[in-house]
Amino acid sequence: MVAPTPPVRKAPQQERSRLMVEKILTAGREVLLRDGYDAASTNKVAKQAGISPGSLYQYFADKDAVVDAVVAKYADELSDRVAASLTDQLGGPDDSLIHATLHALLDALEENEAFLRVFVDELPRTRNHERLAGVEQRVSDLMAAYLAARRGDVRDVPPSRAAWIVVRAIEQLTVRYVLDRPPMSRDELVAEVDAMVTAYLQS
Amino acid sequence: MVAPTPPVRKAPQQERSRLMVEKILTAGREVLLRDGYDAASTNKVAKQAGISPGSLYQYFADKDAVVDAVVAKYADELSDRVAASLTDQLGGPDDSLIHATLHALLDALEENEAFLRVFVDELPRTRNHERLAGVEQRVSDLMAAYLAARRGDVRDVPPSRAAWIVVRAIEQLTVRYVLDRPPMSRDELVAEVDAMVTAYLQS
Amino acid sequence: MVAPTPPVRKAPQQERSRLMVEKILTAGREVLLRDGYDAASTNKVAKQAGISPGSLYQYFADKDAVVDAVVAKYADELSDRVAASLTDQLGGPDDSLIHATLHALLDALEENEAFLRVFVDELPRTRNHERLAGVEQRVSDLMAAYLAARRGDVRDVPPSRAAWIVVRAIEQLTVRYVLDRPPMSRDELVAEVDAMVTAYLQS
Amino acid sequence: MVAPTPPVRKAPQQERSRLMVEKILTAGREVLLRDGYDAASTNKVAKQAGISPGSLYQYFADKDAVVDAVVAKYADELSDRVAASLTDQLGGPDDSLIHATLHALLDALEENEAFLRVFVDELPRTRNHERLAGVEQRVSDLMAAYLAARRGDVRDVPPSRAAWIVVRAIEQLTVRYVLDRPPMSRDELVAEVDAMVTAYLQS
DNA sequence: GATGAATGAGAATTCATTCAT
DNA sequence: GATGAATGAATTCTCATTCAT
Repeated sequence: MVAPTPPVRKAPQQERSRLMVEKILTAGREVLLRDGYDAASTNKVAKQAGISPGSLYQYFADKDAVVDAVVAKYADELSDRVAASLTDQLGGPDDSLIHATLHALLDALEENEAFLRVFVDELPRTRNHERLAGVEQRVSDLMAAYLAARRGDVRDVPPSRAAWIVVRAIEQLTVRYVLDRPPMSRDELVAEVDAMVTAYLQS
Repeated sequence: MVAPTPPVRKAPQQERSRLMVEKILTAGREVLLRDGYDAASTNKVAKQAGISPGSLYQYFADKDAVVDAVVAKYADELSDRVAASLTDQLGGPDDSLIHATLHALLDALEENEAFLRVFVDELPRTRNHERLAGVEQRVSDLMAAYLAARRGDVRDVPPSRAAWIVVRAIEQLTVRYVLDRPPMSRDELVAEVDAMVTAYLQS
Repeated sequence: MVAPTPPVRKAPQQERSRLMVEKILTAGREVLLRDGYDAASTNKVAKQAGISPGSLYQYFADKDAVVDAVVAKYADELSDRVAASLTDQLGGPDDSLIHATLHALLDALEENEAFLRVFVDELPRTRNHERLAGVEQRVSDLMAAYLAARRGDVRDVPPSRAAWIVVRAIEQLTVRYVLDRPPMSRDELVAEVDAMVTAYLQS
Repeated sequence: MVAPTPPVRKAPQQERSRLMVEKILTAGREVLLRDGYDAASTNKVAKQAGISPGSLYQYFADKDAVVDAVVAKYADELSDRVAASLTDQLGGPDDSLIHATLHALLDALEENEAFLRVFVDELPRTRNHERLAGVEQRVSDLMAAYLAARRGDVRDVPPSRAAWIVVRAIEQLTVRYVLDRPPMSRDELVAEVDAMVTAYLQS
């Protein structure tokens, strides 16, 4: 991995661009958190970012593009963390994979609870459908691979089907746990979800 | 529950009111279906209802109140159907309750697929949070009652906790099945969900 | 001609509408005169009209519709006056028709010199192409009819062709006279244009 | 007219300047033709010219200056051609001067029909008033000189006055012919205009 | 009660122009 | 000189809500 000779003039420009995009995404996130989706506006985001409304449009085609990028950034972080945890567990003992993944997922969700609320409860799902589908697909694929590898030990249905079921169930239960705080502890939730998924896969 | 003596002159007025509210709700539903949430407006709803925008505000405090009421109506219908199915099954054989309820739920969801899409994928969840929570609570309560009655045969956790888990998982899986149409048949979906829930409850 | 029973409630509403449209057109004219076409804006027009920007859009679809209507009003007035003068002269002595019409036209143009300047020199011709074409067509038709009636006495070409030539030449010469004020008196202009048109028609 | 000794180092700079101005004018013309006046912008012109928006402002004070220069270039070309044709005819037989000039003018206009349309129908006349006036003045002067030379044979009014009339009539009729394509052939148009002008001058 | 014209704050977006590099 | 990112005032248009009739 040799660092290539950096282009003389392009590097700082790219750096500036990255900085502006970063500023806008951060500001977008802040505005979404502060004002909610309905009350968010491109001018507010620009003001929060300390730039002019016109500048924002040099980096994003329109309002949706800004929201999409903010959401994408969050979705990617989440996706990365869950995928990493899952991958780490793939070689380990079978009975801890679900357990460990649930904790990793809950960690990630709880760290960003405020934004999760905006993301899940305020944004029309259509706005982030693709991003969410991307996360789900990525995790489903990993899960399906895991199930395929254990074929014979687990429920005899196509791995993709079992993965679809398991991923969506886990997603919903963890997300709603974080956002709705039903009367059970985190460990109790994990115990139940783990029990459900494990029982299902072994049935 | 006996209806109290109705005021002599108020009855026809209440009747008119009911009619207006009905007109507005129907129009609201139509506009949401036709134009989607973003393009819906109070003026469009009023026009569709054949009344003036001003009149709408005699029956609903603001735009949100209209959307809420439209959603509430749909949620109540859904809630009624699922609750009825569940109640019907409570006295029957244990192993068909989940199965029958899943079919009843899928019937109800598929009948209103277009509106379900608006409701779940277009409306910000905040808009219908309470209504949805109401449906979930009602079904959770029934489920918890059922589990309490079978205490001893089923997973040894507080019934309300198992119900919370089961109801949310089923809700998510059936809704996403109808809206996302993953590559499995309805019977295959029911088989998996039934297997998961049953295995969980018996674990 | 019996006046029909006036609709009880519709009349005053129509009256209000007419009033609003009138207010907007007047304000539009004033803003065009004061600020010119480029600096004119819908909000300025609304402010000048003493109404809100939103109200303007109840009567006109967009900015162009307002400008078009202002222009149309002016074009219609002009068209009416010239057509009336021309019609009046059709039965009279041949040698005064051009003369009288030129004076009528110059009267009309000079009375509205300021707006004529906006109309001809500021508005992109595309903006008022249709309106202008309408005026020209109307006058051309009358002129062609006149020439057809005199067939035998006048230049032996299709009347529509001679009319096309004459109308456009007169239009240009009178308009530029009013706007550019070349060093000749009005009577001198009329003498020249009259001479040109008359000589042409008799050639 | 001898070029003064050029400053030793300034020459190549002037050359570069000339090149940049040329690039900008060409780009401006292309953008006006491609996008029309309303959709044209300084940034588009700069991009089309392959320079930066900032550079444009080293050669032109503002947007209007660019448009003016583009228009001026076209007007000068046109002016040159018509003046040349007119000059060529001054020594020839009187009765072919108008005829030949009309053809020369129509040639020039038809060759640039697309830009003529932008120039005449899209650009607010104010934008090109001076340039157009320049063309008209130049041609009028030539025409007046010609008429002065023929004094005695032609209509007895100040030559400048007759020239003003004739030049504006011809301009309008040829331009509208090219842009509006009325139902007559080019030769028919020339015949009529020639007849009108000749008859007028001899009246 | 019903009406619907009027409201007006505010949204997204553009583009001529500047100025630090 | 050249650059082009940044500017920000200004523009068109929307729509939830009000209130005089």
